[in-house]
Amino acid sequence: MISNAVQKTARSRKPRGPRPAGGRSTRERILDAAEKLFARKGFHAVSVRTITKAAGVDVALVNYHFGTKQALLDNVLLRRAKLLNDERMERLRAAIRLAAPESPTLEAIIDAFTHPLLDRSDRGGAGWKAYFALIAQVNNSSEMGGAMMTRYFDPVVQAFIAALRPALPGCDERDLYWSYHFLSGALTLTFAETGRIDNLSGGLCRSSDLESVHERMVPYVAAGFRALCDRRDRASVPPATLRRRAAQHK
Amino acid sequence: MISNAVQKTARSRKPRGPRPAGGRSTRERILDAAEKLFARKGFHAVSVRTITKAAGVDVALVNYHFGTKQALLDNVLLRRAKLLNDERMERLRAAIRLAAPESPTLEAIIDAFTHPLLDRSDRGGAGWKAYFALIAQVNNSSEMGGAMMTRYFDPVVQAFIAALRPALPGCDERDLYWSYHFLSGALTLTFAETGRIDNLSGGLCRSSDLESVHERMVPYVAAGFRALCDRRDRASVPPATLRRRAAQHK
DNA sequence: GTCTATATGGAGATAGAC
DNA sequence: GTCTATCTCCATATAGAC
Repeated sequence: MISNAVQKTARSRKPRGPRPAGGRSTRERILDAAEKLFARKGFHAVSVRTITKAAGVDVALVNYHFGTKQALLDNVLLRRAKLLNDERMERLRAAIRLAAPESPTLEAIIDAFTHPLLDRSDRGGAGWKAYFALIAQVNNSSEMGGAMMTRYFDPVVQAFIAALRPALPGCDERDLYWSYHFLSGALTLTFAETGRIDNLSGGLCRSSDLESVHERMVPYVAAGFRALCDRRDRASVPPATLRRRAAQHK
Repeated sequence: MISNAVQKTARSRKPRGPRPAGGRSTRERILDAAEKLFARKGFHAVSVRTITKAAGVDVALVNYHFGTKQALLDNVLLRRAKLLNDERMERLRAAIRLAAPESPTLEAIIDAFTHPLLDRSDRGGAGWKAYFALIAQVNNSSEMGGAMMTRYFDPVVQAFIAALRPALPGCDERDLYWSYHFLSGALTLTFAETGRIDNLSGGLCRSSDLESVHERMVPYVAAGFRALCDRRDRASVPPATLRRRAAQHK
């Protein structure tokens, strides 16, 4: 009995002190594990115990490094948002520089906005893949989608929309925002990589084939923007809607 | 002490037996409460205790009527999917009848697909609103998006895509599926009504303004489909991609 | 069909030793 | 900065009385 207990203690004893400098820090290990598990199962479906076990660290360290589980999520989202926003702003500026003094094409602007995301999800490794799958869930969450996406991505999106205005002269502001909204939905559903399109197409298309997505998303979205901004006749709008709108605007 | 206990028991005693025929059944009360709470907070964030309390019924009745919490979710999703699928198939058939012997226009097909959803979310009451917000989360869930959307909506989506083929003659099958994917993302993000576009636009657009969405979604999506299916030159595709694709297809 | 009562396990968070 | 140990509360699910 005693020797068993001693063995067990000896086996379960782990080295104290900070981890070797070669590996990731505890903080990063927790962030990595949380990112992966939140993305796979959803924030509420994962416990901090599961996260710390996957990270190979003690449960209490989430409290020490982040305070609460919610703060851990915030830090997961923030970590890569910074890198992403910097790269996208740089790409947008480059596109503007390249086209100056004209406006860049619609396609060039959309590419600057979407390519950094699809490219990192595709080739940035498992961490980036998980991050974007998590973004898909957050964006579509009634509970926190509005606040969190605004918090982490607003400056970039505002810059993107500002760049679109000269590319779509005369476009109604509301058409611009709604067009962006459709882009956002199409993009984030792509990140989720649910396998839905694989089922639907009998294997002809694959959720994970992000190169196919990017190649198609730019012309699809650009055509959508143009269709909304260029429409002059409202032939496809039902008469009832026209009457209602006329009444609202008096 | 004794009189207190008796009072408490007397106050907490509820009428036995089935509820009056005028109101909703217990089963429906649970489904309604679950639908609303799942939509607002997410499946894993809501306990069956919270659901049954909101429904005004006993905790154990979830087990009696549905078995498990997961089965409760399945029943929530299934309940309205049936109604929805029937209406959408009927609308699609009507559009085809109306245009015969020609194919309906792209716009007419997309309208048959999206209008029943946006209209019910807009004017169907709180239950429908919650249902669609839940669909937005499920569709974007890495965990269950692929399986569940396939399970509840595949026949309608397959019929929709079949109707699109003659409206887009010569369109590559993959372009068709990816175009549908973009539509799905744009549509379900709309259902989430996160308030994101309200923030972004400074109040100019409102997430809840589904009439504005529908009016714009049809031309936006139609233009996207056409842009993908019509593209002959691949000028916007980087040379590296063309080389890779050529190599894959040998 | 509905209720009481409970089995069984896990959750988030933290105090305090090291 | 990390670990042990524990507090407090809540989760899903079900057995059995009515």
